[in-house]
Amino acid sequence: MTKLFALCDCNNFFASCERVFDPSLRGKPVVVLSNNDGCVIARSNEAKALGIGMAEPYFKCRDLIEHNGVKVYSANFVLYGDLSARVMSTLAQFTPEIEIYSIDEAFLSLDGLSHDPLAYVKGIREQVRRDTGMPVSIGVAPTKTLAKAANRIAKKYSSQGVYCLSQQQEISHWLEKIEVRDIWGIGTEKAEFLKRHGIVNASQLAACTDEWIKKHLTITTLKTVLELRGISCLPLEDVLPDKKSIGTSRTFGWQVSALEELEEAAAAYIGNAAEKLREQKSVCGYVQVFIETDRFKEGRYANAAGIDMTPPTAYTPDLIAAAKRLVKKIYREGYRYKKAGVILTDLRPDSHEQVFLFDETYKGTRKSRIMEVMDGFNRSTNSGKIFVAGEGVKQPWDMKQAHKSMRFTTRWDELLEIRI
DNA sequence: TCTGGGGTCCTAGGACCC
DNA sequence: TCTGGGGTCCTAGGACCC
Repeated sequence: MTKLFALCDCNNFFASCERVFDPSLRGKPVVVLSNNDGCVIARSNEAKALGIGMAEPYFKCRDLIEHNGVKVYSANFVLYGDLSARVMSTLAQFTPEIEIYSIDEAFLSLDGLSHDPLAYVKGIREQVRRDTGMPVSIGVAPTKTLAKAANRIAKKYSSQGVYCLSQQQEISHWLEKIEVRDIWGIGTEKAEFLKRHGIVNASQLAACTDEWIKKHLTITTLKTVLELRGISCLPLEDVLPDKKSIGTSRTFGWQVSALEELEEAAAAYIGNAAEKLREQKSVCGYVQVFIETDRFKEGRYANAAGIDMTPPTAYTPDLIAAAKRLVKKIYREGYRYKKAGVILTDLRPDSHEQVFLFDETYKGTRKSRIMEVMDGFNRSTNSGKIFVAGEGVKQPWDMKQAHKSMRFTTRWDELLEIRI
């Protein structure tokens, strides 16, 4: 049986999220900024048409934005995460074989579909729109890589927002039009390399021999090539694997020089990362911390350090203590730091821990029960009100977010108000 | 003045062992 | 003076994705 994948992708996702809660934004240019109001990370079609680039620094396009009355939003990831979950649960009503690929994309398996796939995905698209207000595009093809391509075609050329790429002749026709750089899995470096060898479109890449690809590129690229030829190599991954690392990092709203403030930031990031760690029922065996000064300025200082956690743990205070020691180790006086982060790695399930001879383990201990109470309270009240004191209360280093919308769907005190 | 964050996978090279 | 070679594991760094 031939395989069939659908890729459903939300159009301009973060910008569309803002629009769901403010219909007056329809037809108007909208952009969403990254944390710290640094770069543009989402643009409505109208904003794209004005020439505002993806990932363009805000300060560079500010004049253009103000001159054209573009609505600007600071990133509101709580809101976007909640809307994403609603979109995904609507999609899941159509098939259990769904892979949530990113916050705004999901692959669906259409294997064994008896009727016209195009009509089917049109129905999905309408249902998502009805249930969530989110506009999506859907591409259908026999491999994930081709479904990605079909999705691009749907976005660019189809008034219906759906496209099915399944006939060989049609596939060949489109592959010639798709630039190598636009293929899923081919980045700038590989595209440049291929260009030097005269390969500029997907059709030419698909025609390369396996040997040549293996010799000059990677096994991953070979899979991409096979997928372009219609041979499915990337299966639908419908069970979400546990994360192998969990990190939290931020650019500061202001430059930070004091050791104490860096320690406090690291503690707060640990608090955030450790909560995710416990959510996937894991413990962490290695903690890393990094700090760096402004990467766009001269005299840059950046350093990182890590330490084993024995026994592996998910207890925030112990992880914070480790992180603070690491910050002290790499901190150098006289620099103005712009960014810091923590990464938890060597993750394993909290259930099969090895028994350490002299140390207490994590699960079932007083420490794990304290964390359960804290997480339970924070989850049920959705407040994050209980946290470890070392994370700081004022957080003077916290990021700038001058244009943030409300958390309409997750906070009672920020419900959407309608005045009649 | 102002330039994001969170992941995965692959590779190269060094350490180490036999 | 002569001074192996192969395998594995680990880490750092890069490429790529959204």
